[in-house]
Amino acid sequence: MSGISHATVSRLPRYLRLLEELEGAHETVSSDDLAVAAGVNAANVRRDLSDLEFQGTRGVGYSVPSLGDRIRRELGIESRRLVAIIGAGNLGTALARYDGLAKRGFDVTAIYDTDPNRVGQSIGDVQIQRMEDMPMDCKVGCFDMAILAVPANAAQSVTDLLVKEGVHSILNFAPVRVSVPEGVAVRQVDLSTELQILSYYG
Amino acid sequence: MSGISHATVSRLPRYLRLLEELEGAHETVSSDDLAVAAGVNAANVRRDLSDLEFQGTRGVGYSVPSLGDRIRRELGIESRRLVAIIGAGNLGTALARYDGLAKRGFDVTAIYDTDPNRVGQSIGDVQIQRMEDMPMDCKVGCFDMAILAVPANAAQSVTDLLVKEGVHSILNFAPVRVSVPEGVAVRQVDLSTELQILSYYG
DNA sequence: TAGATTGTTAATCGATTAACAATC
DNA sequence: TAGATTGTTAATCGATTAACAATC
Repeated sequence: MSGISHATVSRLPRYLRLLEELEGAHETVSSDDLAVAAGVNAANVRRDLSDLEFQGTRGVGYSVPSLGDRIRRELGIESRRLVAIIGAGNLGTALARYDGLAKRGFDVTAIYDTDPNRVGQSIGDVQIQRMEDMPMDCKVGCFDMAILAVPANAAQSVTDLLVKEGVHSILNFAPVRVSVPEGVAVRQVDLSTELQILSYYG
Repeated sequence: MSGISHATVSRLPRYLRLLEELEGAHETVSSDDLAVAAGVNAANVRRDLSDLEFQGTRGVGYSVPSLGDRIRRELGIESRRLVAIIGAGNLGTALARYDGLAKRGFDVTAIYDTDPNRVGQSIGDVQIQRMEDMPMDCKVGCFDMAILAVPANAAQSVTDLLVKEGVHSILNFAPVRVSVPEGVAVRQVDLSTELQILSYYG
């Protein structure tokens, strides 16, 4: 449908990373530079950008700021995105403290936990809230993406709740596949799976 | 060379997850069940297992324990794997506390940090050690895989050190691509990249 | 013009899948 | 035997890449 393949989408952040490094310092960048940075073939880069209908200049390269804008627009991150973290355990706390998120345009605007002892405490400048407050916050536009850092057994029910409130981008750190309706995107990051795959190649 | 594709390797952990749930309860499993659990096509499952030269029984299915063994063997996780965590900041600590690792055969045997205040403290039953102790620990076989939870600017130098000491499986949580010699496997998990991709689909 | 680099074609490669004979 | 399910073929689909004309 949208005509841009998943393989291409997954490379866009890697291009963007180089572009953001270059911004201010270089006017243009070549497909070759992008290829090296992203660890792919230069023809692949040109094909990707051509899929975005983004044009470069022969003999010169691609405009760094324009390409950055184009990719950010494609990814839907022209403006800052508001993210909630669900679960303020070890992992949720670690993720909330990670400043690399803000640097790349993602603001953690809310953190929720079910533990009454944890509620009210602050991580950085965000206060941990009761899970019950989540639906209302979401409705008021406090966030529209969520990072799941809850135990496996809570993952599906929390997901259902998030989806119900209109969140349609979920990054799931719980070690279970959650199911979501059409139109909602989930990506799962699973430590053991990563290590198992690594084990094969290492 | 080894004849089993990356696409196949990346599905093996998903099959294994179902198999481990089923172990004890069911003797056999069908390609269809595996397919549903892994979110792939049943023909794809059969092709994968056939690539492993693992045979099922027509009309019956695949032996749950044998297939589990076969996949564990292929992934190199028949016996427990020993893992070091480098960096005892928020993320390193969260990962060290995560009990899902031990459950899936990965033992965190060492944690290192450069912060003298952190050294000597314990996470679970593992004491944080000085970075300088890492090479010797590695040589003695204390671990042979590593999880990098250090700042971006330290990632490459720590990687070089790990590689030098013989580690050839590295899971990198630092938001930079590290380069390694042939034969060393690295996988990178990057939060912003995940969110950017999610943003596209969500 | 000469050198650089894009944009695109066509070839190649690899992975997925429908379909069905084999066989438990 | 009848029903279930594998193993494999052949078709399809999709992604990568070498190569080069176009053009700055």
